[in-house]
Amino acid sequence: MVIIEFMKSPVETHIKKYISVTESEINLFQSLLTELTVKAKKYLVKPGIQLKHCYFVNKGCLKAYYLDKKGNKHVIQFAIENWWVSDFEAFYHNLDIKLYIEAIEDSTLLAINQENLEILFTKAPAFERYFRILLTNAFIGQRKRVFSSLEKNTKERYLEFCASYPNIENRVQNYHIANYLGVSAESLSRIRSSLKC
Amino acid sequence: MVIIEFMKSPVETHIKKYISVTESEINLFQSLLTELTVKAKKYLVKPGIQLKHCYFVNKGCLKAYYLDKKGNKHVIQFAIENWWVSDFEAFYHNLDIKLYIEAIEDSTLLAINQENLEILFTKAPAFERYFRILLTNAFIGQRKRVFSSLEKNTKERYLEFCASYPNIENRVQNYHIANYLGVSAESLSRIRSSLKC
DNA sequence: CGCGACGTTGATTTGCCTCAACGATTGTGG
DNA sequence: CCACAATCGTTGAGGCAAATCAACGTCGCG
Repeated sequence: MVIIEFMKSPVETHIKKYISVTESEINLFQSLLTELTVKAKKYLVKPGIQLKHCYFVNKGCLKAYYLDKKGNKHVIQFAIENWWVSDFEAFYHNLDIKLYIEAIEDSTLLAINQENLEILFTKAPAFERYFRILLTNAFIGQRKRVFSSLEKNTKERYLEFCASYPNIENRVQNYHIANYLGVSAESLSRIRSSLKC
Repeated sequence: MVIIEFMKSPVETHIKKYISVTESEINLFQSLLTELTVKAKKYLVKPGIQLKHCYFVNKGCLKAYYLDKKGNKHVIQFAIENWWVSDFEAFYHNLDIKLYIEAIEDSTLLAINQENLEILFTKAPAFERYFRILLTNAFIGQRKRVFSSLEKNTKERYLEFCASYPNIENRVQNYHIANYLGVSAESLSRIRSSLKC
């Protein structure tokens, strides 16, 4: 029993936090996944390629960002262990942005494509609930980020960011975080040094 | 035939832009609505009161805003003729914000409460589609606004705002628009005067 | 070793906020 | 109908946070 607990994959543990599923449903889900690895600085997604997968991070760290018309990077989200990463909002409409998903560390991922996702939903509807909850949380997170940028100064937002991604300030380069917060790398550097005192 | 066209209510015209419905479905919908008026500067929604309705603007203009912890107003949306106004995001979760909906002009509205909305969805499922489309558009609009605030300066965002709400800069006071854009009324005033040249 | 990537620090500029004053308009009560 | 207050937009002055531009140090890697 204990051994079986240890054998659970991270994604199975994650799913069971949100929904109840039978062993056969989990097995179906596992059979629809493919595993892949991405080396640091390589891209999982680039513009022009239709995004057809959702990815679950088993190990590693990635960032999803887009380039605006002026060429500035804006990091939409980071993805570390036990995060799903995809262009969830693209489920609704494509907003004509150039989306990139780039590995920051060597990463191993699980992928499920859209057809398999449909199969999963048909045969195991509990997963509809799982993904709906994740999507809803993504929207709420986005909402919070909007409010946060309206209400708080950069230092407060940096501390909030560190709290929401545990220990990430030691895994990810400074300038990635600056892109996420929407400030220059120099400004964030000054904020960090003011916090050390 | 022409006369019947003229007799269509604004909300009926709006619905038929998005979905196909029968006359009896429209009649059911109309029977579930109640009409109300709100005088300028009066509130349709205030914190503490559970939001149980969706409102369609027949005539007039309102704004939905919240107060942050520092007491600053942030206008989420304006609602003019043919707009629905409600806390759509509250369908997902309540984010513990203090929401106000205030009439800027004397306004006449149609209201539908949650129970009637459920009845409508059960008896006329096409309306599920109608409201899903509206909700999706609201999310996309929010997304665009986030990107806009990251990419553009205040002048560009003011012009974008004027383009998205036709002629609104002549209907709504300066400081309401400033609250929407997240700048001070003085700054917006200076931007406006720079545009006149 | 030499190069590139990254973080830090300084100097300067810029956009916006805040505070303050003032004019124009509107609403209200005597 | 007038006097007064309240509301709103505009303009100026001062200050601050962050952007920009630039220089420099450090680290890791081919």
